[in-house]
Amino acid sequence: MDLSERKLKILQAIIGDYVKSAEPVGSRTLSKNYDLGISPATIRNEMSDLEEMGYLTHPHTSAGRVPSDKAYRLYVNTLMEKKELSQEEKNVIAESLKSNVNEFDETIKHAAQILSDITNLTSFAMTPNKNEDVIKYINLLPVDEETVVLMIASESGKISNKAISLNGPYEEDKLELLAKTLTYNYRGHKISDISTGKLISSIKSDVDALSGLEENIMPSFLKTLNEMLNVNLYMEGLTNIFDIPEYNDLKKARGFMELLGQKENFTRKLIERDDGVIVTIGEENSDDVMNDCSLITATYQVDGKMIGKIGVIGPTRMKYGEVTSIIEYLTDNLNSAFQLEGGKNGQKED
Amino acid sequence: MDLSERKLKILQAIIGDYVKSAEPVGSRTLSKNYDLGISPATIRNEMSDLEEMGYLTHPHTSAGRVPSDKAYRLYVNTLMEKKELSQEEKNVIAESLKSNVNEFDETIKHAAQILSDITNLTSFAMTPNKNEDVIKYINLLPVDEETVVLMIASESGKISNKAISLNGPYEEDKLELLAKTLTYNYRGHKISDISTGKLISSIKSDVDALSGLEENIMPSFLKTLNEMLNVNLYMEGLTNIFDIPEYNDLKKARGFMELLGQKENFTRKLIERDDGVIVTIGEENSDDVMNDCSLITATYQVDGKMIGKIGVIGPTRMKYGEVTSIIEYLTDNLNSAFQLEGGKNGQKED
DNA sequence: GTTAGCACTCAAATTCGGTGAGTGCTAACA
DNA sequence: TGTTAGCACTCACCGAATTTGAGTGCTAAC
Repeated sequence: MDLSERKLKILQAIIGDYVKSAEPVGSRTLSKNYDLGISPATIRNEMSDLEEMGYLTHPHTSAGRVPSDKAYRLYVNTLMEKKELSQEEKNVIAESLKSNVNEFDETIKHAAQILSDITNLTSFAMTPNKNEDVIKYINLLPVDEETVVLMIASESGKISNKAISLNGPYEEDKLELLAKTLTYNYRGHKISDISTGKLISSIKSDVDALSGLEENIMPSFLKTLNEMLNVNLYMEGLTNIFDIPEYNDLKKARGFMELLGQKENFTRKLIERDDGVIVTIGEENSDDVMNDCSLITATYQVDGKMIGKIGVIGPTRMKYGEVTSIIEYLTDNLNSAFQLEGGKNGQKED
Repeated sequence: MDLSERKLKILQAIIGDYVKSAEPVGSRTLSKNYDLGISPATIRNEMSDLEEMGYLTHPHTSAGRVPSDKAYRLYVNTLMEKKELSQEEKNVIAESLKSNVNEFDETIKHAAQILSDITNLTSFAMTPNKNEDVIKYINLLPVDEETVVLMIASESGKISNKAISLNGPYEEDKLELLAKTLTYNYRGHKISDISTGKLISSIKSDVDALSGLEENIMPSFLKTLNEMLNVNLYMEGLTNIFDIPEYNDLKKARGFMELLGQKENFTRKLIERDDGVIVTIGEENSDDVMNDCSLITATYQVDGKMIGKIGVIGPTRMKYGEVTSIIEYLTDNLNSAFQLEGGKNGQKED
């Protein structure tokens, strides 16, 4: 059964009021503050229907109605109006992002900061997942008698290095040869393919020829590749939840903190999420501990390829329209900041 | 006026009991559970004296006594017995630290984890302050037509790099020359002296001779040096405070979280702290928001030179003896792990 | 189909007496 | 003079009873 125009209007009013006040909303309040042209009694009848249909719940008999996850879902899908940001807000975002655009991780972190500042929610931003990134060159540089530096550059512009202590002295030309062999063999290959060992065996024999040098270097090489694949997750506005009535209770606040304290876990969940702007509401979240949260994430691109995520987490009672608009504008900005022709993104290893 | 033997005994018993129970301790409990050989009435008299002297306080008339900051200070200075760790605990620490000793930052972070695991408090660990670190060499490596990589190695073994986009093509020999000039000029100088501009002017003329190359590179050079000076702060066990009765109150918990949420601020305070094992109790902490916390920090060394810090923060009611023993053992382990002859600390840039 | 009226419900706030842990004082005792 | 028993007093805490008020659901009339 479809919802009548009037029911939709009432539902929208309830959601609007509840999102603002965090208090269950009653029929009288509704008829007083919203221009619905019907009496509280009629509203009550409609609300009763809406409850039966699963859009509203009742904390207890004598309380007002509260929107259910289903109501929010309907709201996000059809009722919600995206909020056009004011020029001033746009400027704030654009300016803030510009301020340190040449430090990749800094910019990402900063974006999360802006997001939590504007929304007053807890935000997070994930550096790109580099599974598609490809080796550009590999270098081995002498430091002193027993130490060399391994340096790996990827097509995306990321450069990693690691100091390696050898067991004894080495010959510089052997070092150079090894670097060249490695570059020759791995250039153009995906970092993830190499680090998982897929390609190692095929060239092992070539490298073997290079005396014992590789014995010391290969483990560090693989380790460094693995580190290059790591994503960083920055969180901002963690303490914002203390201002949210839903978390005005030690147990809830604790659960929230513990959820976000397990960064690795949370990161994994973010990676698994679909691309684009995704809103998951309450019970829609697979994870039990997030069943009374909503999560909004969006994807940003670097050079139109690698994919990072940014988003917010908060109570299901959330200004969905506003938040998604902000996130969209933010990712648009990130996308253009990290576009190829922008060029100087001067990434740094982590 | 000095405290009588008996007063000391009573005070120690009160502290011991309160640290365990977090409840104000009364005269009856004391005479029952501790073998003091005097009646509750006598204990009351003594407690009354102790209160007058500032060692105890009274939440309200009909409650037991609670130790004051002054009492804890006395305890830490004279009464406290250091707890000798069991062989098992020692093994846990040693094993955990060994597991990834060749990733510097990982080891530090891990140490903080161990600390919070054992103490059930919130812990933190700061990577070394590198103000005394000295340049070892500087290299500039060609990547493609318009990009080079700047690489800076310090005596401590830290290696940083940064990709630099130039405005146009460059000549490789000029690049090499510039790298050599930079190394020649700055080798052996403190990173902090260079990055603050102290030494720049003196060699500017030399570098000027090298065509416009330096215009692009010097800003990145300085920036990278500045980044090399950054310290990282890792925090662990943040949510442990939720288990501590003193923070069983949303306002307190919030204050705590906000205090630690401002990482930069907190880091600065740690850097300012004296070296060695330092305990500051309640009001002794300069910062108002920490007036009902105690902070224990200790210093670890890398190659006997640079200095990092590790410690815990928690309520003033804390097992001082146990915690300081653990921290001491932990820093001992870190010191030997990062000793010169240990050699392979294989540090990585941040 | 809409509305007014009214009985009913129930969370939250308020009040109030009881309970018990603990103190402080006093007077007696060693 | 220091120690102890005794006793009145204090006060946070708990739970029961009461009040308040926002809000519903139902019914009957428009």
